[in-house]
Amino acid sequence: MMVSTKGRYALTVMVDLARNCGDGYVSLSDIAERENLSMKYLESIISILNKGGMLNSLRGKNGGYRLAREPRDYNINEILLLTEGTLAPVNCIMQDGVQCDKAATCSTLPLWAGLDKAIENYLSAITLEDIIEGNRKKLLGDYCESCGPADSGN
Amino acid sequence: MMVSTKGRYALTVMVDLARNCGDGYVSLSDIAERENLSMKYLESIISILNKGGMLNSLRGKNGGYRLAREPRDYNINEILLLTEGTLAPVNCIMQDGVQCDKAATCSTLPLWAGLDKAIENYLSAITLEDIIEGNRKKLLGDYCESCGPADSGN
DNA sequence: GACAAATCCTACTCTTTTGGTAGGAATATG
DNA sequence: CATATTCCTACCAAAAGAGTAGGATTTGTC
Repeated sequence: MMVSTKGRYALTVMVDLARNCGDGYVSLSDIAERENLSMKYLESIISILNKGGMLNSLRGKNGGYRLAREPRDYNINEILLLTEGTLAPVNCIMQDGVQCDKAATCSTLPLWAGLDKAIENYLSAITLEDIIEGNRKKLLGDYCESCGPADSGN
Repeated sequence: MMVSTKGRYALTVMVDLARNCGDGYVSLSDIAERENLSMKYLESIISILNKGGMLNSLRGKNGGYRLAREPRDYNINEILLLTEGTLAPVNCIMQDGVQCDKAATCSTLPLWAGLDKAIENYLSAITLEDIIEGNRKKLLGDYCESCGPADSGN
């Protein structure tokens, strides 16, 4: 599994906030209840998002969190990168440019590099807005069977 | 990390066999030495490949393994799928069609499904032959900076 | 000023996965 | 029959994953 619950729940939280933006600050307990997830666990996850500048927070009564930008201005790659640390499919792809000592002669490395790029490419093209709007064409691309002209709306 | 050493080493073994095909059976100790990997560990990995019908094997002296098909007839997706069990980026994407009970209303599921497809799509299009030939255009696609006309050969 | 509701922070823990190792049985060749 | 090989089962230590626990701090309201 490339993405753990940490990244998955982080995205869930971001989507939840995107849906409820404009209503001031949203408390974590509300999110946890709506999404049916452990509030204590979400706490540690939302803290990463907050420190990473994805959110604004307010302590105390009526406090909570809200998105720092518009939903369309977040791409999924940055959200997952922040929470997961890396999305590299194998650990011989380093995010900071450091390389395995066999890299120069490794014949499988280009495959992993290509896979890494394919993943990044996909995730970078999707925004939070695409998700809340259920933009199936963009999310599922050519693979989406129900994206034809007969489909309703999106 | 989506792909563990198991899948990575499996691919390394397959590439090694592809490079040395035609020379009869190749012993595991030869592969382990060439690739500088633990023979004992490779044993457990090559056993998966063998049982999955990817290889032919011969016991006893002068025995070993060889590819069951031509390098061009293996795609990377099937090799990794066999050794890793699944390549799904999150565990809410089930390979056997079983779904999470929230699937119908989950707004993030299409993203994970799309990512899963993007990965499968990439890996299915690459063959063992592409790797041994170092087909950078196919492996790295549009992201390959050295694939331009100025590049040598491929 | 007390209280309640919220974020913030540190530490702990249980389970599963990963990445192997060890030892020997079965089999084919010379 | 000796040797080189695959095959098979079991074991193990370290790391990662998935949370829990408990409390300190801050802020709005009565």
